[in-house]
Amino acid sequence: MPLRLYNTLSRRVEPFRPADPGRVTFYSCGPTVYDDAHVGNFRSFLAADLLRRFIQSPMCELENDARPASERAAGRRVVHVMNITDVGHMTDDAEGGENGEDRMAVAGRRLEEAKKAGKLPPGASIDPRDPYAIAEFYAQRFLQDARTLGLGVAIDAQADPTLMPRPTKMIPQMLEMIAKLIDKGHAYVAGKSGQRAVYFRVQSFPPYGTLSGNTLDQLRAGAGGRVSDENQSGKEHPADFLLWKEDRSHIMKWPSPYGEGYPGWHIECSVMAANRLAGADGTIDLHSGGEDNIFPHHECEVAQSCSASGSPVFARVWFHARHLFINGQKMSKSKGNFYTIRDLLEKGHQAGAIRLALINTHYRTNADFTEQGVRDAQRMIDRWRKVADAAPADAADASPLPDMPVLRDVAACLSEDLNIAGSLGAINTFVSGIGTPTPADARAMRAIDRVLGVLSLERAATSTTDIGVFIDGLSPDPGVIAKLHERAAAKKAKDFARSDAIRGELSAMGLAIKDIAGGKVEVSRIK
RNA sequence: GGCCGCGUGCCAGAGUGGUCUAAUGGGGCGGAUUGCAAAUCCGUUUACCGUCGGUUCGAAUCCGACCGCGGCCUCCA
Repeated sequence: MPLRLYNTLSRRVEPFRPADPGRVTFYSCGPTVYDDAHVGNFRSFLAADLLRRFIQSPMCELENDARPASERAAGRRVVHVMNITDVGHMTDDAEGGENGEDRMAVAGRRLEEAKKAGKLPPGASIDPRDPYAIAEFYAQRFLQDARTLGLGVAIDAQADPTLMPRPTKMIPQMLEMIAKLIDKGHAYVAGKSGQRAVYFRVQSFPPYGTLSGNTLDQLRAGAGGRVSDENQSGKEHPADFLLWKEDRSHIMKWPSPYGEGYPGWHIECSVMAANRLAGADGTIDLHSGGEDNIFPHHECEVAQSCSASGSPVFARVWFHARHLFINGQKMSKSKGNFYTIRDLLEKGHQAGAIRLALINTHYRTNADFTEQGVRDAQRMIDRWRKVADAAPADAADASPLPDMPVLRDVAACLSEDLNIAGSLGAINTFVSGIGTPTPADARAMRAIDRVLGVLSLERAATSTTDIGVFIDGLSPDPGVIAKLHERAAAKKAKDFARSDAIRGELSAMGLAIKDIAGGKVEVSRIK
């Protein structure tokens, strides 16, 4: 059953037909690194990661894949690129990125306050006034979180950094594309020297609006009251958008033929996709992002990329994940109702469970994220792990997949626009039907996990003493160990009142205990 | 106003014309085990699928209307 995907561009679920079925090109809009990424950001990155892993898997069939079976059995190459936006851009992008304050400047102030309050994370010694340092600081934290959650592109980028490009390193290529757009009449310079701006001429690109379902008329109407006259005055059409802004006072600026300044928000992605991925015809197979990117960001990318390349197509398939809710509420920074990955790890949740909780709702529905959801996910993982661990991971994992119903079922579900819940049902039915797992069961489980990517993630550190097994990254505290010994003695003397009291004391400290084999006690965080 | 999506048990969430008195996970309940817990294992509980109408031999699944909820429409993944 070949893979079908919902394509925002056609608004339909349709067979996925890459230009080269043996090598799929995939661009994902990544984070802007002015703060730590939260679970909502990661939901969309992980949705893209699930898709990428499935396409890579030998379980995934493509309608136009004519490669010989032997080649298909080895899986498929996906060249996946995700940008890390290290240009700040404006807090007030409502007017096309010309007003407000640069996000990096805001982040710098926040860091400076944290520094004064002595709250800067350990090991961080950055200059809050240096926007490049701020961006790099958060970029590194993002990469760390991304790898913790098994984001394939972040793992691959360790060997090939070009897979995660930074706009600040691609300014010349952006200027090149801007010059090309001006040459072809798709862009123009407005304003007088000192405050020049280069705008994309939307009327030069008739399909503008196709992706988002907007029309220029509606946009013109929608612009009413929201766009100041000052910024509009230089534009030929209210929907024209910024490619370059001359601004010598900006905290990140580069020389250009249009004056010293900074690039527009949308040009970065067009350039990075063209540069690292696009074929000679200027097309890529897949492009992903959050639903909020559809308009204006991706609409503008299409306009720029197609106008520059001359191709009617930029990305064949547009893949957009919907937003995540937190405990039933829309996430917002002002409410503060969001978690970072670090928050969750700190609370004792494991990376695999966080990942599963974030991918286990279909990417096109507004999922609700709760800690209970993470706990649910953990229980599934624990059960799966028993199957996967039944045989050692070995070379046999690379041999062709066994023909097992569970693999067919999982593949069939994922092939239908990534029906993850259906796959989980198939996996759980499979797992609960197993008495003693065989090596073939284990291999199947691991093959599935190469797509889901949860079992392979590192578990929080475990440290063991003569009496305690400390999980969830807890370190063996002498006071706790003493209590465990005391409890063991009390139990031996059948002084259960005392042993229960000690459990109560530990519980008050936020620790849960559990008697396990060998007279040891497992100590975990109460979640 | 424009565009898009959703409404299934206590919760999450599959199922897209017949095998659906509807998968799976969680919760609850009962049991095994345990000094007690926790964990684990076994069993079990609960939905005529928003409302009304239509198409059909047959609909949760298709069509229409209505009610309710949500998303995007130049900050945000």
